[in-house]
Amino acid sequence: MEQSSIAAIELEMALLVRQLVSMTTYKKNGSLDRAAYLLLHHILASPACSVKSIADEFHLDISTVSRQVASLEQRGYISRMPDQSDGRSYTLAITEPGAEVLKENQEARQEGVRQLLKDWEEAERQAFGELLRKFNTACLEQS
Amino acid sequence: MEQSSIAAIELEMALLVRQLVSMTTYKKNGSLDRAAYLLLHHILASPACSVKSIADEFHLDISTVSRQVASLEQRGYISRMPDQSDGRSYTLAITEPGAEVLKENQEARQEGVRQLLKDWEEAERQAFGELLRKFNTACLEQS
DNA sequence: AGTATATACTTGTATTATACAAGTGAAGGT
DNA sequence: ACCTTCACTTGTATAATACAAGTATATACT
Repeated sequence: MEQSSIAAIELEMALLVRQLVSMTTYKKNGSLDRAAYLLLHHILASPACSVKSIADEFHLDISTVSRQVASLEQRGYISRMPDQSDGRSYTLAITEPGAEVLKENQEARQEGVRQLLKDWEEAERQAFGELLRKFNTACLEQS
Repeated sequence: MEQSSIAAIELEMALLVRQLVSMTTYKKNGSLDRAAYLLLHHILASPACSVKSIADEFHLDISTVSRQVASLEQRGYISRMPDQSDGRSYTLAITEPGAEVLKENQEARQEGVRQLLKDWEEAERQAFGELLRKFNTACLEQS
């Protein structure tokens, strides 16, 4: 029945969020916090992004992104250039040190996941990755 | 290759935690916060649990659980009885109102998930639920 | 039995990541 | 030219966690 699969997903999601928050916030994997990591990842992938465009994409409050961007800039991991066509906005870009620290963190995090899933079948890992992507997409589309 | 599935899971997990935090913390589904919900769930399922046993089970700090338990007790959702065999400890149990509010919240949350996944194949939902459970188990076992 | 150590819990304080509200200055429509 | 909307910043609040210190009970050792 649909009933039981929904119930299982709902409960496991509640458990998962707690574990992930605990793992990524209080017992860090690398030097970047969760928000900084995702932000760098996105800025690397999106050449001409702004505070607003990031907030829209991730459904975060613009003030939240503003602070995260300020923090990354202060650490020298991104640069901001005044937007030519709009004096209110900035164009964000990752810097050389930013790209390096992102890569280091990415590797540390991936190593963590690799350890966690070392006994899984590769087919399970693939299926899990795809389902997670699909779930994330559904979350973003819904709101 | 293992490489790409690990990378996909790692990235999607980072995205997921943000979305789940946002959904369950700032735009609530029901009257119980995330911690209270999981706690009630656990207390219902585990007859004779204590602050310590819960902290161990979830790998949380005992002070965190202590506050969450105090909050639930204050709202009348659980009761605590002095442990017969250990004067330092209490036995926790869910109350009638606690069971009710848990059920309401559970239904609201499940309805949210149902909406989110309404276009999925039932087989996908089942697979996802099972993989999530397996992942959560792996997280708990690792630490 | 008495004392020292370990344990269960509480309380104080800090941190992280978020939201909402208010403020500033630039853009754009009429 | 003025009013409104928009991009961004800053102030403040909140939730959920951790760590550290304190209290009272339990256990172990001599």
